[in-house]
Amino acid sequence: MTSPNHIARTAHLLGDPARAAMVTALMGGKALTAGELATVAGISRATASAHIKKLVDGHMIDVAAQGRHRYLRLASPQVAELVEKLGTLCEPVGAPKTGPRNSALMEARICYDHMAGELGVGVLDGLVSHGHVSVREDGTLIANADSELFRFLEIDISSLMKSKRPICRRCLDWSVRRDHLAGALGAALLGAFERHNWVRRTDIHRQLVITPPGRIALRERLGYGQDT
Amino acid sequence: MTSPNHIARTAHLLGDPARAAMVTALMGGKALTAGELATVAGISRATASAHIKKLVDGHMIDVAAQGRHRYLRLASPQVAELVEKLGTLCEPVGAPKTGPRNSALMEARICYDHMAGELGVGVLDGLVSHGHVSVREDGTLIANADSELFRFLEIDISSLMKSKRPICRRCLDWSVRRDHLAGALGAALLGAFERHNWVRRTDIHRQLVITPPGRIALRERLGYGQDT
DNA sequence: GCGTGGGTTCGTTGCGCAGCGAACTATTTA
DNA sequence: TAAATAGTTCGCTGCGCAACGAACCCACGC
Repeated sequence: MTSPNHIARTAHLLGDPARAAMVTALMGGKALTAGELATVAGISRATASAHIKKLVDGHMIDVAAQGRHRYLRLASPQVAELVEKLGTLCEPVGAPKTGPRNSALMEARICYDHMAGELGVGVLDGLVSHGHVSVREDGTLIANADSELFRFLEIDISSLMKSKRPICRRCLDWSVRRDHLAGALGAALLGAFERHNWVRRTDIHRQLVITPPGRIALRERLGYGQDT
Repeated sequence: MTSPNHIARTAHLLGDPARAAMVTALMGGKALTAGELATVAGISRATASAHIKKLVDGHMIDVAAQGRHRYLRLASPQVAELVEKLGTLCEPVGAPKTGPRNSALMEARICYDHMAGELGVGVLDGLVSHGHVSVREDGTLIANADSELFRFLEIDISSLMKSKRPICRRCLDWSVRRDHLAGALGAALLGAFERHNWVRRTDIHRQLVITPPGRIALRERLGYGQDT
């Protein structure tokens, strides 16, 4: 009577294609309007309204009414983690090529508040190989507070430590099937990359584009995009 | 077309009360027969068979045919993690008392291959306060390889390091809403506790009982059960 | 050989719920 | 004030699918 029912209820919320599409769209981190969610899910506004109500009641997303718009966003990073984890548990059969066919999403996308896709794992690789982040024997990650790169990006590790959120978290990427960097540092990096115009969000979807100056900076500072 | 549909499909599998009950039962780590799963879910064997087929096709559980029995178990630790994460995202409303009403499950239960519930968080607390595990500033956990307790329990940290699995992982407990210890060390501890007859699994469900000698040992060595 | 008990397959029933259009409210623009 | 746009509520339709009983298949015991 206790947990199985709750698990089923939560999973049921994400078990509908329309609702899953909405939540996936919100993984981009931006707040979207009800109408945009309807478009993304490919359903009428009436149907979308019903789905949104369920998601809100289930505490998967939050509402912020503003004028005649209602802005929806994911309720918490935990929801984003759950969705990401759901994405990694798919299609081990009948799909020899791991990952989605959409190559733009594969190269760089947003995972709620940090970078994912090839860019995400490439950045983590670069951080490690350039000594900005070190790896313990058991796989946990440690940020180097003295790193020149973090100083350049105006990321202060010691102030990040004040938050309850872990600095470095591994997050298994559903497209590349390797880890990228999540946690407080992951979020800070995305913000810094945007501030320096290295990457830019696209309109609605989770897609992220690397700007030309960003491509240069990433190659010089992290060795991203060297091979191939 | 790519990920939202897969997410929905995976979530849909766990979105049915009967299937959720089955998977929850399998979180105990033991392999169960199809009939047992039917009983646990409270449905007929015919219906259970259909559900099992779907779970197997969806790679959530694995089959091992043995004689006239079919033993089912969770397909991977990733599935267990997913289920546990689903359990933490529930009922923040209308339920002032966090956690399930089933107090036996609250005290000690199995989370796939490690301990959870009050015992789980208590053990982690004890390990930390007695210096067997230390906590970094960013919250990550580090096992002390020289710990006398691990030697007594015949747990060799350095051999655990050879596996790809992280030694120490935090796992948010859905009943107590605090972290307990997962990862390779969490699994090793459960095994050791069973070998020393400190805890014992019950028949089918995830429930775990602490034996009288176990209660004494846990108090002496980890200070578990002191307060109250 | 025959019974027994575990599991699956088949056909059927019935409820849940996603989907839509139309009508209605509320906010912004003209 | 009227027109337009965002969103919700209300009936209604129809499909999907969970559930069951009955029949059947297989493995074991005698």
